[in-house]
Amino acid sequence: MESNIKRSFYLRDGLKVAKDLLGKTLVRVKDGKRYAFKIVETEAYLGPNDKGAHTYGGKPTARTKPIFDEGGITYIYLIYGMYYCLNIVANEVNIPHCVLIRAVEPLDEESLVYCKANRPIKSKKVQDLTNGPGKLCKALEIDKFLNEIDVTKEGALYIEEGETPKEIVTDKRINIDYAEEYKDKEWRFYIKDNPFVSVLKK
DNA sequence: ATTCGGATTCTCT
DNA sequence: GAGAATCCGAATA
Repeated sequence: MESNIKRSFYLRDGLKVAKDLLGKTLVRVKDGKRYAFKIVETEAYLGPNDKGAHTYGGKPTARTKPIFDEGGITYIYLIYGMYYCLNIVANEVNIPHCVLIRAVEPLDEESLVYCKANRPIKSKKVQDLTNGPGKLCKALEIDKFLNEIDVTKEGALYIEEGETPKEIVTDKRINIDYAEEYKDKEWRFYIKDNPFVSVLKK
């Protein structure tokens, strides 16, 4: 499709990319089927200065090297030994910015059913399927095999244009208490009044 | 309604 | 060998 977001979108400051990704469409292709999700919540991680980022200090490691690559690819990692988290790499080569996708919203019935199949839950609330980084990865079958995928091209995982959100809320990031002065940075963005946002402002 | 701890494995020191 | 960008169920009040 021509509606894929082009490379230049990602080659900018991580904060701008995080904010502008809201409302965009995350597409997951599995077994020839296409599932679509709206991105409703993101966080920016701006290495090398950000103490909350994996890239703090600015030296690539075996795990973090995708972040040092050119923007527009995925960075997927395992957290707490149990859950994967999906990030989109931003900015130019050797500028380690990335954007954590914290929550998405299924855009049609088929996508919703797909989530339920991958992630059975007791809750009746549909938003419990994808309102958190670990949850959405499970619901979309995202694991380390989708690491370093180019999201500007059609494939198993990519991003297309979507609707521009009416109102965006800026907030502090979640669960990075160790990041000292950086933990209070308002580098988290979400779409106001969207029920799929993981944690609301206190 | 809110707090608490266990699960589980990869990565870096 | 510690600890992590999380989630969920159980216990408490």
